[in-house]
Amino acid sequence: MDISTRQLEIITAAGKILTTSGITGLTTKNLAKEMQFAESAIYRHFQSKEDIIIALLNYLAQTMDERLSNIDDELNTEEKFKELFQNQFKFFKKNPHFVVAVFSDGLMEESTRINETIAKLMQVKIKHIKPILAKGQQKGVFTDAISTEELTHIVMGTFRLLMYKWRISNFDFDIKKSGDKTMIALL
Amino acid sequence: MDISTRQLEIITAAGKILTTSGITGLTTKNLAKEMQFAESAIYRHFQSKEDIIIALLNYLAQTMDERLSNIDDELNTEEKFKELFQNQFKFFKKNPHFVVAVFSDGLMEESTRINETIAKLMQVKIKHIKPILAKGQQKGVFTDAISTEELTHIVMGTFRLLMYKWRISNFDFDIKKSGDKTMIALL
DNA sequence: TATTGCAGAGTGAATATTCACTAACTATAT
DNA sequence: ATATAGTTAGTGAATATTCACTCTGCAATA
Repeated sequence: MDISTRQLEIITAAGKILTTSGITGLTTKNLAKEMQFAESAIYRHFQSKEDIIIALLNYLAQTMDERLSNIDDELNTEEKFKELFQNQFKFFKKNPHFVVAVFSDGLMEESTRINETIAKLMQVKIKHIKPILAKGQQKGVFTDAISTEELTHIVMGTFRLLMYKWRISNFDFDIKKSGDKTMIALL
Repeated sequence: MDISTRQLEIITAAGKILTTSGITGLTTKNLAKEMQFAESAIYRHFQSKEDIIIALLNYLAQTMDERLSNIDDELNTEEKFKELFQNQFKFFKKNPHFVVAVFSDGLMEESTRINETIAKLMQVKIKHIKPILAKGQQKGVFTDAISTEELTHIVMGTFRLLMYKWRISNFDFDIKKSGDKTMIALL
């Protein structure tokens, strides 16, 4: 499951291409150009293009899991909620090429392996968000007029759309600032 | 801006392919197979593949605008809100091939024309939703603790994610029922 | 009425280009 | 000397698009 420096560089380049030109832009040729070496060199580091996409998604799932697991357990619900999203925004601000993680729908292909990996990534996100919201509902921070599922749905939908807008605006606004504002609105 | 019967058939077929196999599945070959005629016949009706995608998005923007403009102006805010979304759900239930409209993120190509058309489609949606929410805030149906922009954002994000889930579940649940539930949760 | 001609909508084959991927060679660093 | 990481120069398959041609129905005309 571990990844070499060069492999990380390649999946970063792949993420960059994906966020700017979508799945149709992610060709071995473009990838090689981005890496500034020949197409064939890619295959020194990965067996296939599919493997690159899967490595990209796995890397995102792994780092996200690590990052979100590090949130201080002592914090109260509201603080945790803020911390979780600020953490995400900070990460994406620093690594805009990986915005693809949020809207990885575009990758939807016939490849079963890719779809499974996307599902796993989704699960990691839910794993971290849902318990926080559930506790928040218990403590009265959020309405319990609706189920935790509905609430998770609303929160994630809002987050995704924000990221989408950020991307189509060419990362033109400050995602951390905007994100904070949206999160406070949600609260 | 008007479209022939055959052109409508073709963009419907394109939508069908897009929702089932994504942008990579949308090839002239697949399109021809879906239409049950030769690849070359496509070019009797459109100048290029790009033109087909743009026609598809334009058609959606146009019909959506018409549909949503027809909402009875006499209704109160809450009813209008419900009516607007039920209208959308009904349309997509009837024409699932066009779900692509909602999550058109996947289309992100290098093509400036396509990106512009997507932006236009987005604007049409906002044009209809925002005034309803603004009035709702005035009348106390929604919180005015947050700006109308934020509220619009949350509502649209929630809606989009629902559509996305519907699609990846292979249109397995009743979008009208689920949509109604989500809407009431939002209210 | 029969003939002509023409436009719309199709065909299969051919085009150039792009795709993912491979084989064989080469420089360099340990 | 050998492993590593790059190169150049290919491969066959798929892609979007164009080609010359055909069929069909209809309207003008002789």
